[in-house]
Amino acid sequence: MALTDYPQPSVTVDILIFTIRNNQLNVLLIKRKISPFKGAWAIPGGFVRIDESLEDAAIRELKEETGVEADYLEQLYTFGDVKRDPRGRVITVTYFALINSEKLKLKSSTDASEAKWFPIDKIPKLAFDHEKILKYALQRLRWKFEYTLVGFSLLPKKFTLSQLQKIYEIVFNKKFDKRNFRKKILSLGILKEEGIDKNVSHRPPMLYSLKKNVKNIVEIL
Amino acid sequence: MALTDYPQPSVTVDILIFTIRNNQLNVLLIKRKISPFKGAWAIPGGFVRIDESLEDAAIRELKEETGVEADYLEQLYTFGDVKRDPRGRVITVTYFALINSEKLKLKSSTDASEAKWFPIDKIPKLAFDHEKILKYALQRLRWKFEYTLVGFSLLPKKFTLSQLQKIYEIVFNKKFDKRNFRKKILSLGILKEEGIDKNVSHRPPMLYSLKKNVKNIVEIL
DNA sequence: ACAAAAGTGTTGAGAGTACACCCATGC
DNA sequence: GCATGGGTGTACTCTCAACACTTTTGT
Repeated sequence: MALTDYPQPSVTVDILIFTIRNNQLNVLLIKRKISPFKGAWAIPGGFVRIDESLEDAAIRELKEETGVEADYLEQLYTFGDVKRDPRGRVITVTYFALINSEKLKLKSSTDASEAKWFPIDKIPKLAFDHEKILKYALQRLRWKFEYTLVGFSLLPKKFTLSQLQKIYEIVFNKKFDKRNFRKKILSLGILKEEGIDKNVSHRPPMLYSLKKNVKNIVEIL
Repeated sequence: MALTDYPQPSVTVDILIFTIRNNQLNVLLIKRKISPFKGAWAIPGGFVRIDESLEDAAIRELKEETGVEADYLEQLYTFGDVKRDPRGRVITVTYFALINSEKLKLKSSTDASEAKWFPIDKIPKLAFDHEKILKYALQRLRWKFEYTLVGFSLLPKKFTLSQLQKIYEIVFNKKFDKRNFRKKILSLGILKEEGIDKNVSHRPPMLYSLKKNVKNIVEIL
């Protein structure tokens, strides 16, 4: 049986690019220039090339849209309903990426393309089944923050505990108790002290970094 | 831009079918009759038809192999490395299914096809990247048992706490303390008493069923 | 009476949660 | 001296883990 005995569906990779801007969780959307859904906002993506892996496709799309590399990248889910794209059978493998807000300053909305950051509580109506996809991505994002160390990928190498707490508060959209938060994080034994940051106009905070070899560890916050 | 401007990869759905047989966790494998990997064991699967969703394809494959419907079915991951199939570019969307051992008695190895159950500690060498896929599936399976109620889908409607505990012990390959296990399960408040099973030659156990509307609840065992 | 599985409680340790004040610096 | 975030401890509750014997039935 040859591989091409069946009509082939098209395969795209869509990527949910999250970052933190203005103390809010943001996702990158693009404005569609062609039909269907012309003028609507959509999750960026494109066809998988025949000679690149799915992850490579995601990395490429990400770079095309933002000019930077992801600080965290993970496959999310594959959506393949028959009628999700009115043009024909399109299966989309979705990824989600986290980008450190530091990098973002290098290139935020360069490129004349119609890409824009949206705070996740101000999402416009989206093309295709992209609302469903985004909802799913947010769920997974929060889950990941709760049980793993992905949150650290949104921070610079050296950071303060307050910065870390801020990230968690933004992602979960609620406040945490400062003492409990610090106790919890420090008790994990994953941080290394990196000296004191003097460049502040208040009591100077301790800087921390993630110890080597603690990525991928499962945490329970 | 037309959908077919790019060369299309092929898309298959592979399905990891798990059940419990002889007090062991088993997975269904098929013997390949064609090259490549002719004669090797592989995870069952096939091409996605142009007019069926991914999940429908998984359900169809499952029925073709076992003759029954899944008691639990979930998308696992999509594997798309460029060279994972020597014949060409093949992207596979994997699913995992749980089948209640009761049904299995109805049709276990009918069909002259070369499908066979393998205890997960006696897996032969597999075709393609299927070892990686199986390993990933087992990880996910255990995770699901730990945090959700999927384990119940391997039991009949009415079951005893000992049966439930047995399932967990098989999946995790370790013993649990009977008192703690029962305390934990009962404290979840998800079980309904269904009377006593008299057909045993020892002290008759209480039968339980899952309360309505408690599927999909996240549990922490 | 014996085999076989069902059923049952307590204790100690660790984790999570709630809660309010002083500290170090720049200006 | 005041504004700004940084930093700290205790007490209560709840969950988890360890641990052994009695009960009910069929044969």
